[in-house]
Amino acid sequence: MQRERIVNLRDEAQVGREVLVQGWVRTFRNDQFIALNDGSCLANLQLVIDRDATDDATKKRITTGAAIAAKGMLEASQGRGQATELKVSQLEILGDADPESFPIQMKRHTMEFLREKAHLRFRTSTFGAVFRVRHALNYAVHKFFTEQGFFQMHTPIITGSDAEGAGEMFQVTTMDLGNIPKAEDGSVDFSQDFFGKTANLTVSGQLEAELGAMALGQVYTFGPTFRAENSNTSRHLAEFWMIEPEVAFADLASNMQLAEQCLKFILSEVLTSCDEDLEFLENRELQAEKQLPQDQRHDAPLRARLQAVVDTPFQHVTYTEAIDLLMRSKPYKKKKFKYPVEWGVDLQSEHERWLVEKHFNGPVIITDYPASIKAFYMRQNEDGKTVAAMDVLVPGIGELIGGSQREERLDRLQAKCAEFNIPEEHVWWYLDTRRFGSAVHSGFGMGFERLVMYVTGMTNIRDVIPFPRTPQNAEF
RNA sequence: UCCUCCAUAGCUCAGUUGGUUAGAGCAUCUGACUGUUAAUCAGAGGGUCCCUGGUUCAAGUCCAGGUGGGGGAGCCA
Repeated sequence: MQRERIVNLRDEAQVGREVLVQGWVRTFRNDQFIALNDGSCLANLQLVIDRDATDDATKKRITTGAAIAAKGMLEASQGRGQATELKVSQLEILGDADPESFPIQMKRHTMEFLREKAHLRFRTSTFGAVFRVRHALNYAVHKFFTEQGFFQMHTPIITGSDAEGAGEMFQVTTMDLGNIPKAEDGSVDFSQDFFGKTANLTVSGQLEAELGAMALGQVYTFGPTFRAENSNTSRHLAEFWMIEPEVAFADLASNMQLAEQCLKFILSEVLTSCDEDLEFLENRELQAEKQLPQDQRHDAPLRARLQAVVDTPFQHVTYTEAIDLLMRSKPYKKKKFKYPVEWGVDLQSEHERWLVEKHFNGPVIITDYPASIKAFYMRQNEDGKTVAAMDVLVPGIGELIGGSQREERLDRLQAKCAEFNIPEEHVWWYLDTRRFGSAVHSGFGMGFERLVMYVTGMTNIRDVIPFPRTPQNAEF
């Protein structure tokens, strides 16, 4: 008999069928009612066993966390709280879970505690919901780009390029660290290393994606990226997943349009496919926010906020206008900002938060940043001071998307390389795209975990990836 | 890396100006009950008070250092 998934057994139309289910016990009440979860959905299936016909030894083994198989007739539930229940005729304990030592109890746990039990936290409703939503988001990303005519490109994870400029890199080596080969001048002899040169884990697939876009027209990457920054915040990971579309013949305006369409598509997909999980996460957030002062709570529930993003056009503002708005803001006049506001300095978290949460109160795209605070590959604007860059900011997260129109003019790009101290021989292959059939092109990067945070309402990035990698922590 | 807060039972937390034998709820175990929905009721067991050192007649409590964690900031996605 084939195992059936609980998600398909909750409809009253299924009543009257003989089915087999397998899953993990959430609770066992009254010596009679087993709440069984098999991960297929948030809800449990209620199993009703015959109290008198089941021996005590078996009943003792029906503990929270135990894996069981149950066969029986699906019936309309007599109790409230579920439409169907399984009248069990055959019960098998597949794997015991010692109640004295199984750490996941049917009680509230803190996220911090569950983080230390990351291998078992999937068994909780919250993490089940988060990881089902994470999958749905992953699927929606591929669906969006596929429908838009993009090709996914697998950019290298180990890279020999050291000019990506997006942050500190993890070095990859097979050298014996206790006996590192040295050259005559005492420096490390990387010619004896696996690749015959230094190699690192990628911090971005963008430069390679540009090469693909300059032939396939529109490509996207969706893979792991690695940053060795010593960042200890609730929004940073050393290993995270990033989505990076790159489009030939597209300027900054169409790049912004793509970002907005992409985000709206993804959100509307999960709003329909993950409603039950999102409802649960919405209530979880409401519960958590009860302990916060009024001004730190969201002014609308989770799903309403996401729906509003889908329904409302994104706001646009240039960096220069944003600086102007900030200088005329209340917190600026009352000297509440810790960091200075003036043209040329990067916007700080407090500034972004005021703009996105107080002034615009919704997603906002900031464009045309000063060249000095942005990467070398961004296209110089006609004013000579700014570049064609854009950041999409969302409430609660800050920067969700960062992108730009790329510098397609060889001479300008070469000048930028000199300015940023990037030797041309390190990026010769990148410069070649500007030598042979160069064209206007644009792209952006979206941090996948930040997207998952935004959609699930989770406030710590460590709780939206199964096994977070952060400084001093690579458990599991 | 910086600022700040925290560390007491399996979990979440109380523990007064330093003073006998360190408490509660939940969980667990035992029993009762039996159509429950975080079931209910009665009882029981459960502690290296994070570590090291110091002050004191006396330290869970005060001091110093360390370790681990939360929140915020920087860097960024």
